[in-house]
Amino acid sequence: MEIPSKYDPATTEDKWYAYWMEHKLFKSVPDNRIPFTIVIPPPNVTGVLHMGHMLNNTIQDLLVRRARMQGFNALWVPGTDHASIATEAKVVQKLRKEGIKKSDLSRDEFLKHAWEWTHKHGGIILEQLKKLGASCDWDRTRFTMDEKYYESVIDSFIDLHKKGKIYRGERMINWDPAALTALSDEEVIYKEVSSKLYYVKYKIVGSDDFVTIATTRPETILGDTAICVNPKDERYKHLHGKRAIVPLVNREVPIIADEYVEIEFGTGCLKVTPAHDMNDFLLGEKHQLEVINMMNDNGTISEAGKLYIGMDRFDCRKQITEDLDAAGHLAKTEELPNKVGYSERSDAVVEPRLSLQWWVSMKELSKPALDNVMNDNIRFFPPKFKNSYRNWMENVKDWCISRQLWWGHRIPAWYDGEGDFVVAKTEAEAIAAFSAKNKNYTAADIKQDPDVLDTWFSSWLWPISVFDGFYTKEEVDYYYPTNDLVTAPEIMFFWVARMIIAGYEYRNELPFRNVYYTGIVRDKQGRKMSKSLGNSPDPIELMAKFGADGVRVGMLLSSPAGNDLPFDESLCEQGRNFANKIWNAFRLVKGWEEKIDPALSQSPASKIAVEWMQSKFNSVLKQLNDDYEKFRISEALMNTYKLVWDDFCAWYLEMVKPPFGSAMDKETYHASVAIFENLLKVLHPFMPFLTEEIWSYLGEREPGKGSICVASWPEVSSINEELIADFTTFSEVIIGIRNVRKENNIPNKESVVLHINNSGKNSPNFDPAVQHLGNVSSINYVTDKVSGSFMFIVNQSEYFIPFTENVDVEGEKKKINEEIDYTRGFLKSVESKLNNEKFVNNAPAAVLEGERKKQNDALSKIKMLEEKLTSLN
RNA sequence: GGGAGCUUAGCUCAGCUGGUUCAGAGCAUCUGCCUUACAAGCAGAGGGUCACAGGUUCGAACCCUGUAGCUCCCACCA
Repeated sequence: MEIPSKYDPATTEDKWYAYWMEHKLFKSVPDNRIPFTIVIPPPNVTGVLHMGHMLNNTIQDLLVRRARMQGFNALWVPGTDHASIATEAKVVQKLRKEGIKKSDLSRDEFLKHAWEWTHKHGGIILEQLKKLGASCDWDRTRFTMDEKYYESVIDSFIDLHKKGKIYRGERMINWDPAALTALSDEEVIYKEVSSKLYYVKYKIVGSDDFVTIATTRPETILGDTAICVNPKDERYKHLHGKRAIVPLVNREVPIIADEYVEIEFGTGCLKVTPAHDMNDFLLGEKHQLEVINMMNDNGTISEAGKLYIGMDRFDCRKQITEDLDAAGHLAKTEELPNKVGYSERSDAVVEPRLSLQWWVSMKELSKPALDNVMNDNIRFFPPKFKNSYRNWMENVKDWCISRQLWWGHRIPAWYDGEGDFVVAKTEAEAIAAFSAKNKNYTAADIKQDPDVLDTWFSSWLWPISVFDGFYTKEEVDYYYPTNDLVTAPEIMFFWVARMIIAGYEYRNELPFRNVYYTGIVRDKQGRKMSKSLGNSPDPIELMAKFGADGVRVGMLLSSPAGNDLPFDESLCEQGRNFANKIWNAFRLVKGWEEKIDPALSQSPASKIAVEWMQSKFNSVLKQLNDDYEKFRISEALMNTYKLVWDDFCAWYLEMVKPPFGSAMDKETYHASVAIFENLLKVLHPFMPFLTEEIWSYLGEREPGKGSICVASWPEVSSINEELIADFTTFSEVIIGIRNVRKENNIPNKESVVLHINNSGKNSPNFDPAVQHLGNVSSINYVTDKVSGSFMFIVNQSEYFIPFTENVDVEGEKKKINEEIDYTRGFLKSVESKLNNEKFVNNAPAAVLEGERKKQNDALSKIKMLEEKLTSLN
């Protein structure tokens, strides 16, 4: 079998993904194994893959692949989200380009367009995930508007309504005047803008005096129903109980006092517009103020405003300012840096508005969700996010779930013409429900609520409804609770918290055991990668350039949980280089197969190398398992990287590599293959394609079942710590020899003799390896100095390499003197500690012992060096 | 305004119970090498006032207090 000298990701990756699909290696059905489940955070159905998805899904794939190898019944459920408002906005935009206005379409016509759009763009992102190597069970792909899923959303609405946890109420909400829909608090983005603060004079009734208020929104004076001052404010005490006249509209309003008003801000005097400001609304309730809704849902002035009717709110602001000025009511204007809420989807300035909406009552529902995160039944990685979670959950507000949109799950409520309504699953049931109230209606008498539910009201059921958990028990009982959730901290409240709530409400159990929060992928300048900035590389192109494995490794190299990832292509380059390194190591090992001489027995150097490498592997494997347990993914990768590159390639392979043209013994060959296979296994979650390719070359594999995807994760076996320590000494000796060679221009090709004064620690077991790697012709153990030679010290043993020719003795002396000086300084600091009575009395025995050892070691080292110095003369 | 977190090498980060391998890793940089697996490589080297200032302790990157800077979350002050 011809092995290519270069690894070609493009063809390899497509080949193996097709193979995995063909053999259904990611398929999962309940069986008697322990399940390991991850549900994908469903991307927007019409979205395309961005770098955030890449990071997020690489981590999920890594976790699920490792679990699969560990013998769990591993399942990763893929799917997409209908993303109500986001998708509807895209469809509206697309129709507008075609000259079609949403308002000209019926609901059904619009939904037809929306479904067309969904079918056209839906699932592109899932195809892209396959390029990444995502090991999802694609047969289980779910969409939040699938029939059964849709039904579960409706049923949970009905259920919560029955339990009194969903209610309909008129409240202040964030209104998007462009999309004409209510928004949840989370869908409002506050931006810093420079606005103007207008000082407006109101005449006081029964006096010639004026009171001046400060406002950023002068147009809302049309809805003013009070003036408010702080009761403690001495300047305005005389105004309590008086009345003022709203300019232009000439309405008389009371002057009230409330602590809410800040004395320091503006004039310390506030105009109150209960219909158009959250706080004013609360003030209005408290003081029983009249509520004047002076704005239409599209942001124009309503009839109730009396003036400027039909004018847009921002035009009105301009006009009213001029008119106030003309009438002598505008005292002054100031610049004011201010925060203004914008709709996340339409970017329109959000209008606080009084509106009749559906709500979920959150306080009680949230309790188990809060407790079970705080007590670590559900673990957050990193745990710092528990703080913001608690903060939010303890102050949780009712959730506005109705949206004035068409794309989504339609609210199962029916209204008659008299302001009465029932909640029911179907029209027939609604009619029946009305009959129970002695209202004998036909379908013509009632109308279903036109609104749909907030998109998160469907995705909060995701871990349950992907298994049709509301209707069949078998699957959900097996796979639920899921194991790990990997998501962005931005949607902790939108989604994570609510899934936990739904989990306890409907399963009386947590939805997942661990939540891993990824960071944000940023560019080199620290900006978030986004389509609009155009600073995001195309993941598909990246994978074409560096290979999917290279990109996966690049993404994970520097992304501890919760940390932002400053992405740079050079990371992927490092990933690609790593893949190349592994490929070349493979070529070397595989090449030995035909060099095997059955008669050749294993050399002692190879024997010790194999033993050491096995121990080293196990010791790192133990560390890896611990890293995974703690979700220290980057650490796990780096430990794997060093194990493969440094321990295996740089040391092991060099130790067992036969000289050019020489034969290979079969023991070493087979041991090397076995070690390589174990390395491939721990590499596989990071680099699925490359490892499968090499795996297929390294042994006879049964089709399908022989895939590395289902190979078993190695068990930690015996670790010979002493051997590992001896190896460290060995490697330092080799480095010592290399240094002597380098500093004295002794070429590697020229063999040297090594004398060892073994007064300290040195393992003769490694001597053959020293000879092999250091090109040492012979090793002699001595009991004294060897004059006329270079010396270095490792672990208290002296190593001598006799001078060859033309050696710089003075230079050598100088180096030794420098080392003596350094060691004396070190000794001094150790002794100052040991001479400190308090230290000797207080420090634990082990520490004290350590310091004494340091002292002795330093003393003997100085002695050795001094002797060496005299021997040079 | 309320809350949380961060500051360690040029960059990205480890450093777990205050002491042992406490100043580390990878990348980048520099110096040699195209040495029969690999120049996408090999062999070496340099690089730090652990943000700053105090304190506790025999001993502090680590604990305490203060200062400065950065980040995030919540609230939304007209």
